[in-house]
Amino acid sequence: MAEPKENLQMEKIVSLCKRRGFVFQSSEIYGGINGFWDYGPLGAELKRNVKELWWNAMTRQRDDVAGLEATIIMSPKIWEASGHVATFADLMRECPLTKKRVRADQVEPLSGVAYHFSGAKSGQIVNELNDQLMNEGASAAAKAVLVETMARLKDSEEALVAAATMLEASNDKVVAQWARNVFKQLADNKKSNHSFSYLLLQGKNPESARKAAREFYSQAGIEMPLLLDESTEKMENSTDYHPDSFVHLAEPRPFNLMFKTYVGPVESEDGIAYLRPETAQAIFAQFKNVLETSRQKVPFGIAQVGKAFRNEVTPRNFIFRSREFEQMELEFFIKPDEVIEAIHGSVASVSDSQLSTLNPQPNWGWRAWHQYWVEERVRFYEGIGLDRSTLGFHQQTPAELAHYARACTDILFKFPFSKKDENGNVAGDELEGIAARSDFDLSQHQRFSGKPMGVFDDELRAAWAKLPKEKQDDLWKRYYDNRKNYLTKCAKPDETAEQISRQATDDANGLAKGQYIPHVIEPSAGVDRLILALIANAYSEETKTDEKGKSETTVVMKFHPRVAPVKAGIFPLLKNKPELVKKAQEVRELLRPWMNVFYDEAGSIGRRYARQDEIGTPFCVTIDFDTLGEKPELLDTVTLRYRDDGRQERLKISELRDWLLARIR
RNA sequence: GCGGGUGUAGUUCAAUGGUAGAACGGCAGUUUUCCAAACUGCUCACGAGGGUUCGAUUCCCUUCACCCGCUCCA
Repeated sequence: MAEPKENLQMEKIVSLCKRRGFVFQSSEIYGGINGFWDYGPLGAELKRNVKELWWNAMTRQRDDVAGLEATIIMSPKIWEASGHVATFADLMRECPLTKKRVRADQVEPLSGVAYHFSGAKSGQIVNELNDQLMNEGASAAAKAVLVETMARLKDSEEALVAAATMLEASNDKVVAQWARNVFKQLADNKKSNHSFSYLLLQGKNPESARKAAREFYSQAGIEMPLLLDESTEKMENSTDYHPDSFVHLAEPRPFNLMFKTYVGPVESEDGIAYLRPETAQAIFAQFKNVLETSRQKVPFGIAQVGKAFRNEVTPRNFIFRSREFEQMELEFFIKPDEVIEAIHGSVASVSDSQLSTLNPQPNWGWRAWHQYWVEERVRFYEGIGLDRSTLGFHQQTPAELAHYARACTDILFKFPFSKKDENGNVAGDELEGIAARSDFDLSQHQRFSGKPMGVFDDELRAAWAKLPKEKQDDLWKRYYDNRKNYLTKCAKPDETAEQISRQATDDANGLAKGQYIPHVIEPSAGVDRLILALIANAYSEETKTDEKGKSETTVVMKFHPRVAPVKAGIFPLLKNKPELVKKAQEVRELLRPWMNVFYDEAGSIGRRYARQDEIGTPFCVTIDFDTLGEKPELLDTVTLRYRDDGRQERLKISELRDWLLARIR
């Protein structure tokens, strides 16, 4: 079993993090607090490096992204607009199939016949086994036995067993082997014991109950589910079923994932505020201000790094999911595809092979931008030592996507705790999601704040005027449909269809005037998860055996030099020789303004190397007697030792700084 | 949130109804000319609270934290 080994790996990482000062439990002296972690001296350096590299890559190294640092507590209206208050705050019951939530106290009573199922097992194997016998060179007699049992018994699994029992003793080797296979594979067959219940309204086809149940079990990972123990029960005015999906609701739970506090000295309802559950919304709320002051034009982005808070039901896996965490988010605003088409005649599509060489083009639509950002982000991870092979990708399915999102690609890292699928492959867990969020966010803030969030685009206005009428009509209609679709889905209870149509018409009419609401691509990364990924990725053990046969295992943290908390260790070969110590301290002072270095004179030289290996210091510099001129040609040179292979070379002190800088930047 | 498991130095582990021991680490010193050398000394723990008991780290209860599974989350 690989399971314990993986736990062991995590245990080793957690204990190293504590032992060497990367991560501590928050409030440890008081017994800790669930879901909160502190960064120790080395963890703080590591995290700072990561955030700085991200900030640099996203803002300073680009012309088209501006930075922002917003407050953690914001107007509660922001969270109403974003939908977080509605979905995060009340006692809710969730439909296990559609994941739609309803307020527990507002479930509509329904009457009908409830169809209960106690669970399901996979029918995939049943089909495969059936096909196996029917397609292979089995005798007609054997096939006939199977056909007969299948016809006789309702449960196809039972039928297979019955057939296999009869054919087990067959002289035909293929058939006998098949029978043994049946027993073995059915014993391993995947099963779900979750019960499922569906309320069938009067006059509806019972098949819709079974269809819903099969869908539910498929989602739970049972392929081609065979339903178990169907039973029915008459229901009068039951409030346990979802009014749209008719599926039995899960128990009521508080979905108040936002931390609540009070602004002002009096704890009154008026003063309620929330700690932000994501950093993104501040970017949307400040979109106009940034646009005006940064002199940017769409397409452009706003980047932010900062803390976010979620009252997670179950924080797990060390710092992977905690209640206070840090995000690095970019909101990259782009023109809607209709606008691109109006200006450029068509929307460019980009193949994956082109991405690596292509710079962003003015005629890119949302798909190209989405691909571009996925690629950019992967390159960022590669640049800090996470090889492509350690990453995974997940394209969210339509069912997983938020209703406003058009696509979302998750970048995953294969953590030691990541689960294996049936084939033994590790998909990984999410480091970052890159979502194409349409114009949902800005639209919501426009509606809730009453302030226009659209932009004006000269190029669009000029291009629109030159378009033939039918092209204008075509684009107008598509833009109108998108707007109407959004407005309908997000309608407030008092909004009429007529109002919605009128608003969508206004929005689409804006195109001719050069106005539109930008769409957004959102690469959103978790800092703490990334730190854990870097630590897990860097962790390696080396076992050395000396001449006496005594073997010793040492830990080497193979951080990329860019993220390593300490860039260089600086040692005098011996501490009882004042000239060596003095020279070593000079070297420390030389490097200190440029990078984080660590001076160490305690213990043997080997011990000091080992200590640096364990915290992932990529280079060590040793001042020895040659530095002092014992061999005149080596005067003012030092030993430079590499962490990953112990290799050593001689370097002039005068070249040391630039040599190191070239490798840590 | 439910179920199971675990809490002893910084780490990994012992022992015990009569107040805790090792290894490694850390610190100081002697020594040491390149990969955790050796020697000496020192430092550091029964997660918290309550109960039973003459006495609890040990038994019981509560609580907190961590790990695993489900759930949740993305």
